[in-house]
Amino acid sequence: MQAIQERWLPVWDRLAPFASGRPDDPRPKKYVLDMFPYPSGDLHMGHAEAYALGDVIARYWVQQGYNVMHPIGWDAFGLPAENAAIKRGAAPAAWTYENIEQQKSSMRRYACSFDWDRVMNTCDPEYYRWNQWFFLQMYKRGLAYRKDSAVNWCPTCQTVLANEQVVGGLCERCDSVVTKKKLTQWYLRITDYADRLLDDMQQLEGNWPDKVLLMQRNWIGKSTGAEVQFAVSGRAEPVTVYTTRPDTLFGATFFVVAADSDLAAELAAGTPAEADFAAYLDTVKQFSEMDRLDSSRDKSGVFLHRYATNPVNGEQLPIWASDYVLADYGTGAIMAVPAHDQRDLDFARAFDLPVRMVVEGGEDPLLTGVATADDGPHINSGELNGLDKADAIAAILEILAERGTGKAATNYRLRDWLISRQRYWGTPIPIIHCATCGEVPVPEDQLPVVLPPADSLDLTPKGTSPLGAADGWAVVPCPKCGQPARRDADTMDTFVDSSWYYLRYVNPRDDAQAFAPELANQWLPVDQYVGGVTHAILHLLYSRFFTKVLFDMGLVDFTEPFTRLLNQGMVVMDGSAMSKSRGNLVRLSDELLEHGVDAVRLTMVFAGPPEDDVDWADVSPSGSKRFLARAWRLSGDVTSPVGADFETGDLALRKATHRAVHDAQLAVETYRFNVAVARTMELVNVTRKAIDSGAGPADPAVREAAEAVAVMLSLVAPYTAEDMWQRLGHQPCVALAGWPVVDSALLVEESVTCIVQVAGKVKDRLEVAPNIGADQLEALALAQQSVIAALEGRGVRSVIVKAPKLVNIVPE
RNA sequence: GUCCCCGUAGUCCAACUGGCAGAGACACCCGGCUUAAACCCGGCACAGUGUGGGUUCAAAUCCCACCGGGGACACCA
Repeated sequence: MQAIQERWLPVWDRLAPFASGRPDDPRPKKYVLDMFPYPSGDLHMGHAEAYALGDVIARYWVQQGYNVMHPIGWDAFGLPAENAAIKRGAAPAAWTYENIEQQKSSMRRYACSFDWDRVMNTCDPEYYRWNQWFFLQMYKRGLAYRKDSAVNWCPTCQTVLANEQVVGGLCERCDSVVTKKKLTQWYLRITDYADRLLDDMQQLEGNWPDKVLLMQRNWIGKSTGAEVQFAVSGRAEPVTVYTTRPDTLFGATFFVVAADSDLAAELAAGTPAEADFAAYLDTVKQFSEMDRLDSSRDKSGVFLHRYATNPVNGEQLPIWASDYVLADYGTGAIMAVPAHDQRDLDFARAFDLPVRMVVEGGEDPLLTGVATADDGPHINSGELNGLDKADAIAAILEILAERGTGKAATNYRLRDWLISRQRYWGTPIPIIHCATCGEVPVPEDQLPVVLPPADSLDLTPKGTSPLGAADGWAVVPCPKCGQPARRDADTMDTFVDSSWYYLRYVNPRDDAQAFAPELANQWLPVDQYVGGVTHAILHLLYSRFFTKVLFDMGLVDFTEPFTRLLNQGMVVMDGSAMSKSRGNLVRLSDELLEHGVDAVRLTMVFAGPPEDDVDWADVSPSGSKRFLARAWRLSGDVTSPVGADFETGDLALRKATHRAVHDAQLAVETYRFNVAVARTMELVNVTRKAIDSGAGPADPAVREAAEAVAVMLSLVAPYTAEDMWQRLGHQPCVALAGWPVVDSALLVEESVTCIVQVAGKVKDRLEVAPNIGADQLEALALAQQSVIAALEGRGVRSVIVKAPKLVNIVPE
C-alpha cells in the first residue's frame, strides 16, 4: 500500500488533474468547497472524514466532465497560535506556518483533489489587507461603526466576544462563564440585513439542511408587534415599549423597565426607591450571563414609586425595575400583561400585582399560575371587545395611530456583529485615532496595516490589545492633520477572515483587488459547500451577510454564497467525542499507517450517511482494506486488450455493470455515498464470479466491469483506482477517465419477478416480461394453481395490479 | 416545557412516489488453503422493522398515542 502511494503521488503532481485555472477550459464549471481548516497541529480524524466526503463530490463532477474548482486554504489567524506563543515562546506566525506545511503535506498524501495553485492563508498580509479594505468600504457605508456598550467578555481569552460566540452563557472556544463589560468597540451593522438574511433563505430551502435554516431563523428572531407610548409621571418624554401583543393593552396592570437600563436609573433617581434600586442593581450585576439565562429563577424587582399612564384607558400602572426585562431588546421597557404572558404572571404573583384577563377562554391565570396565550374574543377591552386576536391587533393599531401614541413595529433578536478583539494574532483595524480629527480611516493606498513582529511584544492577555504597547507601530501621524495619533490597537474577529475567503480563491494572488468580480461571478456561488454543523450560525450567517454587502457594492451578482450545503457528522469513538482526556483518541496518522489512505477514506465514506456521526468503534478499516485488495485483483485478471468491444461481452455482466454505474451515480448525487460504495462492492463481487466461474477473464464484459470499478473507486480510493487503471493498460489519470456512460437499454430486465398475493399474502412468484399488460398479468395470476388453492373457492372481490411487479387478489 | 429528526439481524447500515424486509459491510459460525494458527478464499445463518392503536387490497414507509435516542429553541415582551 505504501508503495502504491509513493508511486502515484509524483505522477499526480506532474499531471495536476485537478488544476482548474485554465482560462480556455471548455468544460462547464462547478465550485466544490470544503470549509478551510484552522492550522492547529496535524490533520485529525475529523478532517479525514470531511475531506473524504468533499472529495467524493469534487471527483465525481470531474468524472462527469466539469471544470471543478476545489480549493483549499488556511483559516490561519486566531488564539491558539498566540497561546502557543505564550506557552512555548514560538512566534505565532512561525507556529502557524509550520502547522500549515504539515497539514498541507498530509492532505497531499491523503490525496485530496485540491487545486494547489489556489492555496492561500488568511494570516498573510496579502490576504488580510482586503479584510481592512472591506472594513473601510463598510465604514464608508455606515456599516462599520464604534459604540460604547455592555459587551460579552471572556475572562480566560481576555477578549470580547460576539453574541454568536456566547453559547448558553459560555465562551464557545473555552467554555468560561462570560461576563459583561462596558467598552467602546467596533461593530458591523448586520442588523440592517436581518430581513434579507431571513427572506433569502427561501433560495436555500431544500438545498441546505433544514436544521441549519431553522437555527438561522431562530437566531435572527424576527418578531412583529407594536410600539406603544406611555406617559410617565414626572417625565416630559413618554416611554415607548415594544410588544407583540398590542391587542392585550387593556390587560396591562403594571410596567417594567430593565434594571440595568439608563431609563431605570433615571426613573429611580430622586424617588424613595433610589436606595433600594441601587442595591438591587448591584445584585443584578453580580449575575453572569449563565445565571440570567436560568428561567427557573424567581422573579425579582423593585417598585420605583412612579407610574405610567395606559394610553387607551388612562390607568396608572406602577413602574417596576427588574432583570427579567432586557435592556438591549426592544426599548428596554415593557407593559406587563400578566394574564397572557407567563413571565409577567410570575412577576405579578411574586409581588401581588393585579391580573386582568382580556382574552376569553381558559381558567383564571392568577389561580392556575399559567398565563393563557390562546386566541379568543377579547373582553374588558373597550372597543376591542368581541374581536379575535388578529382583528384586535388591527383595531388597536388604528386607535394608537389616530392618537399618535403607537405604531406597528418589528424587532429582531439579532444584534450587530462586534468585531473588535483585544488580541494580537488577527487583522489590525485600519483606523487611526486622532485627538483633533477623531476616527480617521487609514487611506486605502496605505494598506495593508501590517502586524508588528511579535517578538518585541508581550502577548500575555491583559485585557487590552498587545498592539497598543507597540509604540513604534501604534504612533503614526494622523492622515488628515499630520499630528501624532494612535492606531486602533484591536484586531478583527477571525470570522471576518472566513466571511469572504471563498471569493479570494478565484484569484488568490491578485494584489490589485480582493477578488476579480468577473471571475467571481463566473465561479460563484459555490455549488457545493461541505463542513461541520458547528458553523450553522456563526460563519454561515456572517458569510451570507458579507455576500449581500458585496452585492450592494456591485461587486458580485448573486446574493447567497453557498447554493448547496452538506453538514458532515463527527468522528467519535465508543459513542463519544474523541479527546485525549477521555482516553479515546484515535490518531489519524496511526490509522493511515496501519490501513493506508484508501482504506481510511473508504471507511469514512462507507460508514453510513454523511450527516451521521462515524463511530470508529463500529467500522472496519481492515474490512475496507480487504475489499480494496479484492477490487484491485480484478485488474490483474482481465486478459482482454484495451479497447476490446464491450458490446460483444457477456450480457448478464454488462447489465450488472450498467446497473451498478447507474445506481452509484444516483446515490452520489443524493449524498448517499455509502450506497454508492455498496453498489461498487456488488459489482466487484459479480465480476469476481464472472471471472472464476462465468464468462471468464477474456470476456470484454469483464474488462468493462473492471474499468467501471476503477472509475467508481476513483472517487473514494484514488491510489487503488489509479493502480487498477494502469494494470488495465491505461495511462494516468483515472480521475480524468470519465464516468462510464450508462446504456439505458442494458437497464431493462428481460424478465421481472411478479409477486402474486392473495389478501396481501405472497402466494406465488411469476417471471414475466417487464412490459406485460395489466389485463394479461391479472389473467395469468388468476390462473395460477397456488392462487386458486388460496382462494379456497371464494369469489374475487377485486384485483389490484401494479404491472409488472405485483398482483394482489382480494377475495370476497 | 415547545418544536424537529431518528428507532430495521449481535453491530454499522440498505429498501425509488406505500408493493417480495436485505443491497453492502463488520462480527460470529461452518468449510477450503495450512503441519498448525493467522492471513486469504468460499459458504451458511441471523431481524419482520421500539410499543400499542388506526387508515389501506397492501405499512419499515401515512396518521394518532406512548417509550427510547439525538438536535433546536427556552425570561427576546
